[in-house]
Amino acid sequence: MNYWLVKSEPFKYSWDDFVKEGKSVWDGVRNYQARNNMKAMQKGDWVFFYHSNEGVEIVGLAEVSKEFYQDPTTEDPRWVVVELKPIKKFPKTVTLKAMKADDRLSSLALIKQSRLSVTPVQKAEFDIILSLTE
DNA sequence: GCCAACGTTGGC
DNA sequence: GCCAACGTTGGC
Repeated sequence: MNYWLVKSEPFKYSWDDFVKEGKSVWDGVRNYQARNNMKAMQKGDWVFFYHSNEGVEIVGLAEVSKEFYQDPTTEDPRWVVVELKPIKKFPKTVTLKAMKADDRLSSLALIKQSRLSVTPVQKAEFDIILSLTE
């Protein structure tokens, strides 16, 4: 069981859009590191859903419902997608500011590699962030 | 809108 | 294979 975080710009694809559709094909990733993270995702892994640019916070929890396969939006065999489904919206969002302010989260990949759209989350980090959503 | 960080491209 | 130029992401 692994934990991840994906970013989305809410005016392009928000948590509410995600819930409305009931699932999402996470396509369009064109970055090798993000791609490698998606390839490492296993069915049932938990994924934080983060709003970038607007909000700048974790809004909900998703789960990997289908493991990686060729990205149908391109012929290029280098790129893959995974499928995600929403689990729940958090009662309280966790802002980037709050995560940066927490010493226990100082090595969070989201903070260290701010431009990466799919990042791993350590189990300990996951538990800490989850505790901040209540 | 600005700009830092960082990934990609292409000339040599 | 190096590196300058350029493009993109994303926080502020």
